[in-house]
Amino acid sequence: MNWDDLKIVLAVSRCGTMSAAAQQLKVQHSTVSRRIKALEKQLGTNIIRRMQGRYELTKAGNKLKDTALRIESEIISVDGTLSRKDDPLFGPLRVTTINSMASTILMPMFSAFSKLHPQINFHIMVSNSTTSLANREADIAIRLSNKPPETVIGKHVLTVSSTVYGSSDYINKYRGNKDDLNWLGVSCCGFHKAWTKESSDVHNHQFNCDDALLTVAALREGLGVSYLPCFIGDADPALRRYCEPEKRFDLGLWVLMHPESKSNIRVLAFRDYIIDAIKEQKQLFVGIV
Amino acid sequence: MNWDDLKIVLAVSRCGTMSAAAQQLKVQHSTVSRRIKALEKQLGTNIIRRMQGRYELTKAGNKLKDTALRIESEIISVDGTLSRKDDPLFGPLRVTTINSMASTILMPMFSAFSKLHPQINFHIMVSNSTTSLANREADIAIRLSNKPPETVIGKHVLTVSSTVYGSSDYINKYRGNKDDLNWLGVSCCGFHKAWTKESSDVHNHQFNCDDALLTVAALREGLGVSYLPCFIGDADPALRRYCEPEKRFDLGLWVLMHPESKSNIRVLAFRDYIIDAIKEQKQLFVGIV
DNA sequence: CCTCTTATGTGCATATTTGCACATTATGAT
DNA sequence: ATCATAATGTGCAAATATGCACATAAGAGG
Repeated sequence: MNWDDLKIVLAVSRCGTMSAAAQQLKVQHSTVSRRIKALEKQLGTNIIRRMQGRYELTKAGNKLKDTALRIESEIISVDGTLSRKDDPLFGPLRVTTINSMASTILMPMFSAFSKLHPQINFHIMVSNSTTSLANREADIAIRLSNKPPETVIGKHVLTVSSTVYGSSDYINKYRGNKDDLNWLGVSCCGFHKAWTKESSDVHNHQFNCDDALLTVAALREGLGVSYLPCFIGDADPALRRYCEPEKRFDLGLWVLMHPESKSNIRVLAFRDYIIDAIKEQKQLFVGIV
Repeated sequence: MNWDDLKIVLAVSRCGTMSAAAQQLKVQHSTVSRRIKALEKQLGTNIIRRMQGRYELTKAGNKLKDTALRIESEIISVDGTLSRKDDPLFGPLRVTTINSMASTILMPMFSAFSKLHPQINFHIMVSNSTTSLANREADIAIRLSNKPPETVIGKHVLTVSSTVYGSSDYINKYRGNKDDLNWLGVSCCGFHKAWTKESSDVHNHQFNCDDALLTVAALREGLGVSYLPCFIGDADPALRRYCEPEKRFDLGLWVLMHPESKSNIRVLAFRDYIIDAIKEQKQLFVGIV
């Protein structure tokens, strides 16, 4: 048996569909489908079965999943104990953050760091969840939050303002009609989600986005309003503020790392670098207040 | 990390060379070399280092090996608990036995069974150890023994005679000079090893073989004498008996299987088949007594 | 029941891995 | 030191795995 096939079983188990599992594993859904089929044939037993549009594991599949969980735990554990090459700035470095920061303000900083250290294999992963750190899928997480997890080492770098944005036309049209505003549904950030819930009467949004860049695009289309950090909203000439920022809508920009990484020279080097770089470009983040 | 890479690490650890590891894994040595190199690059640390012509593991490599051992154990365990498809004669069947039987008398029987059941993936593994069963690397073991392990289900099929053999020339030269006989060292079978120890004054043999076919080849070269089962010794026209078989040199031919396999239709089917086939060809095994 | 969205299956092209053959290096025996 | 053998490294071809695009199937909502 190819031991790596158990990763596939585990992913399908966790995600419930092959498409979602494929996404998590960063492969095509067809690859997942074929790998599962091949494994079933090799083992001579079924692993998954379809129940109401989702896959659940058979008895054999569950046994394999349990085995895969223990193996995954072993891999995570040993991976954490390996000390890399004597050259501290050699090997992989995985950073996770939200797309709206990664693909805009942060990318020039990432690029500069990568050019400084060509022997570091730099990985940027779009995620809004700190489970990436806990699962050791990432070395550093850059997050907007007011309540960073206590299980990681966090550095509060600066404070970011947020307020409500819409397209210029939309804001002009609805400026006086607060009750008629159409709120976009968001799930990109717990705080934005909660503030949206406070501000909006409806709980079932007609238009939903799970990523800030999607939200920006939707706002530009005049589909409604939504909370955005000012450094994102102000940067887009097609968007306007619906109201001015309030202190209670501030968010902290945190650089997080797993405690076990504190002896990892490469991770520390990047952490120090990115904190300094963000501070130097502070004006890009805090917006006009 | 590709979890299957740990198989490579484990194999290199066990075998000491990439060539030997490749043999065990049934791949090319170049594949092993590349996989190790790629893994070292991916992890950013060395896994193996060369010491006097053999590979030993680095600290990181040992950690990976230990992890791989635990994973292997998990895989073996779960594999043993999976119940295969309803089609009982479908899937893999792994048989282990000594080379001298497998490549001669037993092969026609194996071949006939395989042709009867083309959908069974038949695997013959040369081994003289019942740990193959315990580790679930094999479903059936065919052994020469007078003390089969109690942890497996064994069927004594017939009794095989053994005695001392040498080349015709060697036997002629040393017939009267028992004290001058040169005994080959053997480790292929515990009984042969023990009997050799009894019969020979020396404990450090100048020429040693760990496989009966090697022993046969060495005897043909006139290198000395050794215990062999009669069905092997008598089958080679270049060899002669040094003395006649004695009952205390009889060995039982056992067909063994793991208790957990007794509900495995495929294993049972083969077990019944091979027992009958051996009985039908009894004369090939017992030799002239 | 219909429509739209999401998920899966499959043929073919592409990418990656492995096998093979050969060159190079290392080791052991003389 | 030399020679033979075994092990490793590498270029290229072959085999295999995966991606991609599209067709089909399934599920959810109206």
